[in-house]
Amino acid sequence: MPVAATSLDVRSASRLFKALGDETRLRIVALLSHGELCVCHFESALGLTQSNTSRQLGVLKNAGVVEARRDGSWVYYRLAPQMEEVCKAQLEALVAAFAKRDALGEDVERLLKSLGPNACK
Amino acid sequence: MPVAATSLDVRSASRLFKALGDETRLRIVALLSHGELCVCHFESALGLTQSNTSRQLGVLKNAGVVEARRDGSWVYYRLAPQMEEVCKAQLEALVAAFAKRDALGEDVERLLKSLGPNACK
DNA sequence: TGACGACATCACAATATTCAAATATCGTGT
DNA sequence: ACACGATATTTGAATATTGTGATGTCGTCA
Repeated sequence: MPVAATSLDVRSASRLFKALGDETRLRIVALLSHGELCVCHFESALGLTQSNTSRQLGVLKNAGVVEARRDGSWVYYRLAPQMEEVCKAQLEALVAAFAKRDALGEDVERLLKSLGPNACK
Repeated sequence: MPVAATSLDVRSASRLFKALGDETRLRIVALLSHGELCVCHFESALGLTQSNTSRQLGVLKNAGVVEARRDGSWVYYRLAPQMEEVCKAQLEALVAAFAKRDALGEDVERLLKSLGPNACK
Protein backbone atom coordinates (compact mmCIF):
# COMPACT_ATOMS: atom_id res chain seq x y z
CA MET A 1 0.00 0.00 0.00
CA PRO A 2 1.35 3.39 -0.89
CA VAL A 3 1.98 5.42 2.18
CA ALA A 4 3.66 8.58 1.09
CA ALA A 5 1.74 11.15 -0.86
CA THR A 6 3.94 10.37 -3.81
CA SER A 7 4.12 6.79 -4.83
CA LEU A 8 7.29 5.11 -5.89
CA ASP A 9 6.03 4.92 -9.41
CA VAL A 10 5.68 8.61 -9.83
CA ARG A 11 8.98 9.33 -8.19
CA SER A 12 10.99 6.95 -10.29
CA ALA A 13 9.11 7.75 -13.45
CA SER A 14 9.80 11.44 -13.08
CA ARG A 15 13.42 10.56 -12.52
CA LEU A 16 13.45 8.66 -15.77
CA PHE A 17 11.72 11.43 -17.65
CA LYS A 18 14.04 14.03 -16.28
CA ALA A 19 16.98 12.07 -17.61
CA LEU A 20 15.31 11.70 -20.99
CA GLY A 21 14.26 15.32 -21.10
CA ASP A 22 17.38 16.48 -22.86
CA GLU A 23 17.93 16.27 -26.56
CA THR A 24 21.47 15.00 -26.34
CA ARG A 25 20.63 12.31 -23.84
CA LEU A 26 17.62 11.23 -25.83
CA ARG A 27 19.78 10.90 -28.92
CA ILE A 28 22.09 8.71 -26.90
CA VAL A 29 19.20 6.51 -25.87
CA ALA A 30 18.01 6.36 -29.45
CA LEU A 31 21.39 5.12 -30.57
CA LEU A 32 21.43 2.62 -27.76
CA SER A 33 18.11 1.22 -28.84
CA HIS A 34 20.08 -0.38 -31.64
CA GLY A 35 22.48 -2.06 -29.26
CA GLU A 36 25.50 -1.62 -27.09
CA LEU A 37 27.98 1.13 -27.91
CA CYS A 38 31.15 2.52 -26.47
CA VAL A 39 31.80 6.11 -25.54
CA CYS A 40 33.83 7.04 -28.56
CA HIS A 41 30.88 6.15 -30.78
CA PHE A 42 28.67 8.72 -29.16
CA GLU A 43 31.36 11.32 -29.48
CA SER A 44 31.68 10.90 -33.20
CA ALA A 45 28.10 10.06 -34.03
CA LEU A 46 26.64 12.96 -32.08
CA GLY A 47 29.49 15.40 -32.48
CA LEU A 48 29.96 15.95 -28.77
CA THR A 49 33.03 16.85 -26.79
CA GLN A 50 34.54 14.06 -24.78
CA SER A 51 33.66 15.75 -21.54
CA ASN A 52 30.08 16.30 -22.49
CA THR A 53 29.65 12.78 -23.76
CA SER A 54 30.92 11.34 -20.54
CA ARG A 55 28.80 13.59 -18.43
CA GLN A 56 25.57 12.90 -20.24
CA LEU A 57 26.25 9.20 -20.04
CA GLY A 58 26.87 9.71 -16.36
CA VAL A 59 23.50 11.37 -15.94
CA LEU A 60 21.76 8.53 -17.73
CA LYS A 61 23.62 6.00 -15.66
CA ASN A 62 22.76 7.79 -12.46
CA ALA A 63 19.13 7.76 -13.43
CA GLY A 64 19.32 4.05 -14.05
CA VAL A 65 18.64 4.40 -17.75
CA VAL A 66 21.89 2.85 -18.91
CA GLU A 67 24.54 0.63 -17.46
CA ALA A 68 28.22 0.36 -18.29
CA ARG A 69 30.60 -2.46 -18.91
CA ARG A 70 34.32 -2.07 -19.15
CA ASP A 71 36.25 -3.94 -21.84
CA GLY A 72 39.90 -3.13 -21.81
CA SER A 73 40.38 0.53 -22.41
CA TRP A 74 36.85 1.02 -23.53
CA VAL A 75 33.59 1.34 -21.69
CA TYR A 76 30.47 0.06 -23.35
CA TYR A 77 27.04 1.36 -22.52
CA ARG A 78 23.69 -0.31 -22.96
CA LEU A 79 20.15 0.31 -21.86
CA ALA A 80 19.52 -0.92 -18.35
CA PRO A 81 16.61 -3.20 -17.56
CA GLN A 82 13.96 -1.29 -15.62
CA MET A 83 12.60 -2.51 -12.34
CA GLU A 84 9.64 -0.22 -11.92
CA GLU A 85 6.70 -1.17 -14.04
CA VAL A 86 6.01 2.29 -15.39
CA CYS A 87 9.63 2.92 -16.29
CA LYS A 88 9.85 -0.43 -17.96
CA ALA A 89 6.83 0.20 -20.13
CA GLN A 90 8.02 3.67 -21.05
CA LEU A 91 11.50 2.69 -22.05
CA GLU A 92 10.23 -0.26 -24.01
CA ALA A 93 7.81 1.91 -25.91
CA LEU A 94 10.54 4.39 -26.61
CA VAL A 95 12.98 1.82 -27.86
CA ALA A 96 10.33 0.28 -30.04
CA ALA A 97 9.56 3.64 -31.57
CA PHE A 98 13.20 4.41 -32.18
CA ALA A 99 13.98 0.99 -33.56
CA LYS A 100 11.08 0.94 -35.98
CA ARG A 101 11.33 4.14 -37.91
CA ASP A 102 14.75 5.55 -37.59
CA ALA A 103 14.24 8.63 -35.61
CA LEU A 104 17.84 9.54 -35.89
CA GLY A 105 18.69 9.90 -39.51
CA GLU A 106 22.14 11.34 -39.66
CA ASP A 107 23.15 10.20 -36.23
CA VAL A 108 22.83 6.60 -37.23
CA GLU A 109 24.59 7.13 -40.53
CA ARG A 110 27.52 8.75 -38.84
CA LEU A 111 27.49 5.98 -36.32
CA LEU A 112 27.57 3.22 -38.90
CA LYS A 113 30.35 4.99 -40.69
CA SER A 114 32.41 5.13 -37.53
CA LEU A 115 31.60 1.53 -36.77
CA GLY A 116 33.33 0.43 -39.93
CA PRO A 117 35.85 -2.42 -40.12
CA ASN A 118 37.50 -1.94 -36.78
CA ALA A 119 35.63 0.30 -34.48
CA CYS A 120 37.25 2.07 -31.58
CA LYS A 121 40.70 1.42 -32.90
CA MET B 1 26.77 23.45 -42.40
CA PRO B 2 24.53 22.99 -39.42
CA VAL B 3 24.45 19.27 -39.09
CA ALA B 4 20.75 19.38 -38.19
CA ALA B 5 21.59 16.20 -36.42
CA THR B 6 18.39 16.08 -34.48
CA SER B 7 15.23 14.82 -36.02
CA LEU B 8 11.82 16.16 -35.22
CA ASP B 9 10.96 13.09 -33.25
CA VAL B 10 13.82 13.43 -30.88
CA ARG B 11 13.27 17.11 -30.43
CA SER B 12 9.60 16.85 -29.59
CA ALA B 13 10.04 13.76 -27.50
CA SER B 14 12.69 15.40 -25.36
CA ARG B 15 10.33 18.32 -24.96
CA LEU B 16 7.65 15.99 -23.70
CA PHE B 17 10.02 14.22 -21.35
CA LYS B 18 11.34 17.44 -19.98
CA ALA B 19 7.83 18.49 -19.08
CA LEU B 20 7.17 15.14 -17.45
CA GLY B 21 10.48 15.13 -15.63
CA ASP B 22 9.14 16.79 -12.54
CA GLU B 23 7.34 15.00 -9.77
CA THR B 24 4.61 17.57 -9.38
CA ARG B 25 3.87 17.72 -13.06
CA LEU B 26 3.86 13.97 -13.35
CA ARG B 27 1.37 13.75 -10.52
CA ILE B 28 -0.79 16.19 -12.41
CA VAL B 29 -0.61 14.03 -15.50
CA ALA B 30 -1.42 10.99 -13.44
CA LEU B 31 -4.53 12.63 -12.11
CA LEU B 32 -5.48 13.70 -15.59
CA SER B 33 -5.23 10.16 -16.84
CA HIS B 34 -8.52 9.67 -15.03
CA GLY B 35 -10.20 12.50 -16.85
CA GLU B 36 -10.65 16.23 -17.07
CA LEU B 37 -10.08 18.33 -13.96
CA CYS B 38 -10.12 21.96 -13.01
CA VAL B 39 -7.33 23.87 -11.35
CA CYS B 40 -8.76 23.87 -7.87
CA HIS B 41 -8.73 20.08 -7.90
CA PHE B 42 -5.00 19.96 -8.37
CA GLU B 43 -4.52 22.47 -5.63
CA SER B 44 -6.36 20.43 -3.07
CA ALA B 45 -5.42 16.96 -4.25
CA LEU B 46 -1.72 17.70 -4.51
CA GLY B 47 -1.46 20.28 -1.77
CA LEU B 48 0.05 22.94 -3.97
CA THR B 49 -0.19 26.69 -3.77
CA GLN B 50 -2.43 28.32 -6.32
CA SER B 51 0.49 30.02 -7.96
CA ASN B 52 2.53 26.88 -8.24
CA THR B 53 -0.39 24.88 -9.57
CA SER B 54 -1.02 27.40 -12.27
CA ARG B 55 2.58 27.57 -13.29
CA GLN B 56 3.07 23.83 -13.53
CA LEU B 57 -0.07 23.57 -15.59
CA GLY B 58 1.33 26.32 -17.74
CA VAL B 59 4.52 24.36 -18.29
CA LEU B 60 2.57 21.28 -19.28
CA LYS B 61 0.39 23.32 -21.58
CA ASN B 62 3.39 24.96 -23.17
CA ALA B 63 4.90 21.57 -23.83
CA GLY B 64 1.69 20.46 -25.47
CA VAL B 65 0.96 17.86 -22.84
CA VAL B 66 -2.33 19.33 -21.70
CA GLU B 67 -4.92 21.70 -23.07
CA ALA B 68 -7.31 23.99 -21.27
CA ARG B 69 -10.97 24.81 -21.58
CA ARG B 70 -12.72 27.61 -19.80
CA ASP B 71 -16.13 27.05 -18.27
CA GLY B 72 -17.43 30.05 -16.44
CA SER B 73 -15.06 30.92 -13.66
CA TRP B 74 -13.23 27.65 -13.91
CA VAL B 75 -10.60 26.36 -16.25
CA TYR B 76 -10.57 22.67 -16.96
CA TYR B 77 -7.47 20.83 -18.06
CA ARG B 78 -7.19 17.59 -19.96
CA LEU B 79 -4.48 15.63 -21.68
CA ALA B 80 -3.84 16.92 -25.17
CA PRO B 81 -3.80 14.57 -28.15
CA GLN B 82 -0.25 14.10 -29.41
CA MET B 83 0.70 14.68 -33.00
CA GLU B 84 4.16 13.20 -33.05
CA GLU B 85 4.16 9.45 -33.17
CA VAL B 86 6.71 8.94 -30.43
CA CYS B 87 5.01 11.37 -28.08
CA LYS B 88 1.68 9.76 -28.73
CA ALA B 89 2.94 6.30 -27.92
CA GLN B 90 4.70 7.49 -24.79
CA LEU B 91 1.78 9.39 -23.35
CA GLU B 92 -0.58 6.55 -24.11
CA ALA B 93 1.66 4.08 -22.37
CA LEU B 94 1.93 6.39 -19.40
CA VAL B 95 -1.78 6.93 -19.10
CA ALA B 96 -2.40 3.22 -19.40
CA ALA B 97 0.04 2.54 -16.61
CA PHE B 98 -1.46 5.18 -14.38
CA ALA B 99 -5.00 4.14 -15.08
CA LYS B 100 -4.42 0.47 -14.45
CA ARG B 101 -2.75 0.29 -11.12
CA ASP B 102 -3.32 3.46 -9.25
CA ALA B 103 0.05 4.97 -9.07
CA LEU B 104 -1.18 7.81 -7.01
CA GLY B 105 -2.63 6.43 -3.85
CA GLU B 106 -3.47 9.34 -1.65
CA ASP B 107 -3.58 11.87 -4.41
CA VAL B 108 -6.54 10.15 -5.93
CA GLU B 109 -8.27 9.69 -2.61
CA ARG B 110 -7.94 13.34 -1.80
CA LEU B 111 -9.14 14.13 -5.26
CA LEU B 112 -12.24 11.98 -5.00
CA LYS B 113 -13.00 13.50 -1.65
CA SER B 114 -12.81 16.99 -3.07
CA LEU B 115 -14.86 15.89 -6.04
CA GLY B 116 -17.77 15.06 -3.79
CA PRO B 117 -21.35 16.10 -4.50
CA ASN B 118 -20.65 19.44 -6.06
CA ALA B 119 -17.06 19.97 -7.00
CA CYS B 120 -15.49 23.37 -7.39
CA LYS B 121 -18.18 25.03 -5.39
C1' DT C 1 -21.36 49.31 -12.29
C1' DG C 2 -18.56 47.13 -8.19
C1' DA C 3 -17.12 43.30 -5.42
C1' DC C 4 -15.58 38.81 -5.33
C1' DG C 5 -13.62 34.30 -6.70
C1' DA C 6 -10.76 31.63 -10.06
C1' DC C 7 -6.91 31.68 -12.44
C1' DA C 8 -2.60 33.70 -14.64
C1' DT C 9 1.54 36.19 -14.44
C1' DC C 10 5.29 38.92 -12.45
C1' DA C 11 9.28 39.65 -9.43
C1' DC C 12 12.63 37.78 -6.70
C1' DA C 13 15.84 34.66 -4.30
C1' DA C 14 17.41 29.98 -4.05
C1' DT C 15 18.87 26.17 -6.39
C1' DA C 16 20.00 23.35 -10.32
C1' DT C 17 21.66 22.54 -15.01
C1' DT C 18 24.45 23.50 -18.83
C1' DC C 19 29.00 23.41 -21.40
C1' DA C 20 33.96 23.43 -22.21
C1' DA C 21 38.52 23.40 -20.71
C1' DA C 22 41.61 21.59 -17.39
C1' DT C 23 42.76 17.90 -14.60
C1' DA C 24 42.45 13.26 -12.67
C1' DT C 25 41.94 8.20 -13.15
C1' DC C 26 42.29 3.72 -15.02
C1' DG C 27 43.86 -0.01 -18.37
C1' DT C 28 47.23 -1.40 -21.78
C1' DG C 29 51.49 -2.00 -23.92
C1' DT C 30 56.39 -1.26 -23.48
C1' DA D 1 57.64 1.56 -13.70
C1' DC D 2 56.44 4.68 -17.43
C1' DA D 3 53.86 6.74 -21.24
C1' DC D 4 49.76 6.87 -23.68
C1' DG D 5 44.93 6.58 -24.94
C1' DA D 6 40.15 6.18 -23.20
C1' DT D 7 37.08 7.76 -19.94
C1' DA D 8 35.70 10.35 -15.74
C1' DT D 9 35.52 14.23 -12.74
C1' DT D 10 36.26 18.94 -11.35
C1' DT D 11 36.01 23.81 -12.22
C1' DG D 12 33.66 28.03 -12.99
C1' DA D 13 30.62 31.11 -15.46
C1' DA D 14 26.30 31.48 -17.97
C1' DT D 15 21.69 30.16 -18.04
C1' DA D 16 17.47 27.88 -16.61
C1' DT D 17 14.18 26.19 -13.23
C1' DT D 18 12.11 26.24 -8.83
C1' DG D 19 8.60 28.02 -5.25
C1' DT D 20 6.46 31.95 -3.00
C1' DG D 21 4.09 36.17 -2.38
C1' DA D 22 2.25 40.16 -4.81
C1' DT D 23 -0.22 41.76 -8.45
C1' DG D 24 -3.01 41.46 -12.75
C1' DT D 25 -6.87 39.66 -15.52
C1' DC D 26 -11.18 37.69 -16.47
C1' DG D 27 -15.93 35.96 -15.54
C1' DT D 28 -19.89 36.02 -12.57
C1' DC D 29 -23.37 37.74 -9.78
C1' DA D 30 -25.64 41.26 -7.54
